[in-house]
Amino acid sequence: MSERDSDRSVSQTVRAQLALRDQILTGRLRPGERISELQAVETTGASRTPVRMALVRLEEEGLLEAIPSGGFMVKAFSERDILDSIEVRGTLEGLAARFAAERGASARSLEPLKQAMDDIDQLVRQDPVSEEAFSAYVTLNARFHALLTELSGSAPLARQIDRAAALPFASPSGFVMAQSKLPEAHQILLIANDHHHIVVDAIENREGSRAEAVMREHARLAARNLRLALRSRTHLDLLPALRLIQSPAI
Amino acid sequence: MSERDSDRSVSQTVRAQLALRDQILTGRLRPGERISELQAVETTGASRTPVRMALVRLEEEGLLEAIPSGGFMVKAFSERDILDSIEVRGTLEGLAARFAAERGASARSLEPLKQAMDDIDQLVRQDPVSEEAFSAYVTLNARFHALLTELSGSAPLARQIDRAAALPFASPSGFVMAQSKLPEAHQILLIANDHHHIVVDAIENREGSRAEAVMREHARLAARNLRLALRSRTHLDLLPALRLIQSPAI
DNA sequence: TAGGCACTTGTTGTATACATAATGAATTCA
DNA sequence: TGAATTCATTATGTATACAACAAGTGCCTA
Repeated sequence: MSERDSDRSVSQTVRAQLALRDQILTGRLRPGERISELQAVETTGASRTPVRMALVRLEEEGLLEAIPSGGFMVKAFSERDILDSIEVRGTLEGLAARFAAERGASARSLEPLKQAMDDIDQLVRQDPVSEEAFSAYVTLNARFHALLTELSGSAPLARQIDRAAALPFASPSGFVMAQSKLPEAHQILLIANDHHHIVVDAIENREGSRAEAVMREHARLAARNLRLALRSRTHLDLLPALRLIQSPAI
Repeated sequence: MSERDSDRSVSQTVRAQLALRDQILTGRLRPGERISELQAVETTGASRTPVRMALVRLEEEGLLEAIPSGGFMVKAFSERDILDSIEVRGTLEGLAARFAAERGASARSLEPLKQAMDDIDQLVRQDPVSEEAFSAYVTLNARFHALLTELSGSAPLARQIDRAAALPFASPSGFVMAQSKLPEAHQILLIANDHHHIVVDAIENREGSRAEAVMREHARLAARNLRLALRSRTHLDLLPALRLIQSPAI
């Protein structure tokens, strides 16, 4: 019925949700802008019912805000909001690291984590790092964090972390690339990699408090990276990136 | 159209959400049970569209789980899940206390918090405490925690706390009452009240780390209370209470 | 000319109809 | 008698029609 009816296996609701999230994160829908259901119907190809379901999901996800008189608008985040989100994520990931350490992650279950860590090792050793290396880092870093969350062995915690997910390197569109031009960003990656090593070491040695403290400090690197970005680009350009940073589960 | 069309100011979606949440929390819908949309239509009085919206919201809230083949079922929680949820909440509230301390909550903004604390003081001083006092404690304690969250001055954090809200004393139906028979429960309340005092003192003195540490320990009282309940009642009886503890934003 | 009122238009909230997929039962065959 | 297959029933996913409401516009009046 619509221009793109590829992948019939995915429900209309999910497709609408993905499409709308994409529009928000790329900045096509701007913060504070009201979302018209009919317009969303046109751009997503789904009908009003699945579009409304997607809107509800995106609201619960935190990307949209309900308007009292009805409908939804794109949520706007301040710089403080983003920094707080990073702190929250760090706190929760710290707890995940503690759980992994205290509940005795087995040597075998630690293997994938160490593998991701080693892969990151290879990347950051380049000097200067290539754009491709940065891009690969984004993927590997996400995997490292996802594995750590899994190692916590706690479904409720994992759920909260997904909700809080403020992935500083998750942007697919230029945010990280812009950073790659700054040598400071490379330094941050080196430090981040070092943190990874310490956390894994702490987990192996069952040092829960140490693992937690390092993970919390680790997240603050994202805040540093953000401030770096804010200094080097205009605020307006960054808005989509800010939402990317806040966006969960991308 | 239906038997109860009271309060027309509330939307059908919200009413369906409240009705379904009530059915889940009171145990009328049991964990693992599939929720039939048509049945929900009958019991809530709303039509399928608002019912479906409510189901989606409840899933995002964490009370329901999507079934791969379609539809939703009531989520089942293990004792470990509940304990982890309590730990997560404590961790986030610890961060809230830290924020309140470090960001300099004014003396004036602390007033409502201290008022709630003083009110709790009055209650726990009774010996033995009455059932009514316990009930009042539930309300006041919820207010104290809500005010503390507000004092953090962080919307993203407040959002996460609402999601994680595992209110050990939030049960309206018997959970706390059963505990009131145990003198141990009164002791826990006395300790909890002491924690409140320490947290407020730490915030006033700008001791962020101290405020955070005490709040985290404070949440563990809920875990103690839960274990107490698990020892004194059968597991089956407790299932609704367990879900109550997990349930957010009641 | 300015303000208010009424109307029109477009929006969202709700209900229902239709299509498709899953589940269960009954019947048939081995 | 047991198992498998087919058919019927019922569930959910989707689309659309209807109703109520809000907002914006234009006209009329003071």
